[in-house]
Amino acid sequence: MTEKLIRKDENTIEVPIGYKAGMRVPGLIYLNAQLEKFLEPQAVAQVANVSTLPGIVGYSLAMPDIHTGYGFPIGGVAAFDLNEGIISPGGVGYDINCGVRLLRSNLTKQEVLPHIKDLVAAIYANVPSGVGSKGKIKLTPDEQKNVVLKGALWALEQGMGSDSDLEKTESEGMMTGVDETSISEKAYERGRNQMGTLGSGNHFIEIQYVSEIFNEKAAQAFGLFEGQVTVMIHTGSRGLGHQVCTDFLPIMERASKKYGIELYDRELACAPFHSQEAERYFSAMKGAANYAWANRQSIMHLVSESFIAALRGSPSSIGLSLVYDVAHNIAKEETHRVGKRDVRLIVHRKGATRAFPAGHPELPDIYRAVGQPVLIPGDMGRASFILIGTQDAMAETYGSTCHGAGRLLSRHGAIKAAKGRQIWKELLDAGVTVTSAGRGTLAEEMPEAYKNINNVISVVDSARISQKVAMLKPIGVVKG
DNA sequence: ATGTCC
Repeated sequence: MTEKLIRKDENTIEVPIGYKAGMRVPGLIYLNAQLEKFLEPQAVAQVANVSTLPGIVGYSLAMPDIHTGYGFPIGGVAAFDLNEGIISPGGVGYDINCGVRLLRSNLTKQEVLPHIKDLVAAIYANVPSGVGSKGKIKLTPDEQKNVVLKGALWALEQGMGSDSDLEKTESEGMMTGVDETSISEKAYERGRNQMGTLGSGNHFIEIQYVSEIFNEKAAQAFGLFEGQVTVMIHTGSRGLGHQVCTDFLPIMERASKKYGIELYDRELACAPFHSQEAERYFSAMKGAANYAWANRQSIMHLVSESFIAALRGSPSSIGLSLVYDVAHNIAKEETHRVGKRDVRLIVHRKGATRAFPAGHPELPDIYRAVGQPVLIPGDMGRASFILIGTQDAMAETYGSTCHGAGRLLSRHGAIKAAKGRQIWKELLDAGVTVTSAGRGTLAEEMPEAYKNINNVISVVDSARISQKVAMLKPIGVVKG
């Protein structure tokens, strides 16, 4: 089947119309020859399946960290016309507004290294981790409503953060238009004790340092310098978002039938964007997205307290502040140029990061001259990257780029490969102090379970759908 | 990703 793929240039492969039945537009996968070796036929089939959905515009896109997901591939980007098109929970994923937040500091790697053990322990103690972890923050029903309506602003109102954090958060940490009744009691129940918690799987808090700068002007705008300590927080909407997705899948399946949408895979369940079902899902999705922004804002506060305790420093000497916060599992209404017209689209990014260019009206004043910070985590052993969005991304990918390295081994395969080894010790020997809540998590998440992030970044940088600003290397990790 | 199967 994959022999029907057409290599367009060194960074892109086309999935032609006719690759599978029902395709309305071609697929386009950002991938070089090296990463093509790992391309799963099932993920390609999912790119093709997405292109069968009504109202899809341009291409069914996928980023170089593509792998098989639920219905839509992870690494997938698909934009639909608001009038002709659909919204699909499978195009967002279970972890609604899973995303990444990056903090800068005034500290150097040399200043932090002597305290790294204490620091990792303090963060682990302050931010509950693991499946079903419960936080110190308990939300009353009234507060829950404020969380899903206000997002990061809710956390600020609790004294967790400063006003300037909002402009450094995608969508200012709050999507508007949430009807709080669109979220089920069960979803609220699952979210009640999970504010300020990390979760499990690939979620983490990582202490890093800036190991290399590729773009001085952008690095300066982001407050970054070589040798500086940074903190990356990767988590999402926890049980609340998961339950929202679970709740709406059967509703969307019924809606697909009701509105006569032919599904080439039942996991593509969706509804016309202006239908009652779609409006209800979009509202709940936005509420879950707001929960995730409140969560990352709360965790940032807990991390700040951990630095103060472990380093016995003052807030101003430590100087932890927000660089930016991106969502990589979300659907958003955006304006894009299609042909010669500006049109409103519903852009699904599932394991893909928004990458808006310099000058874009949605960027905050402080970053408008350089472009949106794009935050791409790698794995625990290698590196993570900061990039900026570009005009080419606007023209080709609805302002989107990759979201991570992408798995190489299955979870099971990773556990098998780690048998008899001490992954924590291997990482410590490589200069990374790591603590994990789950026994298996460390094995599932070990560096060799992931593709080399450098290959993925090299594709998006050379295809110019985002441009490298800095590389970050880990020195301490808290895993779920 | 996820009270990793109500």
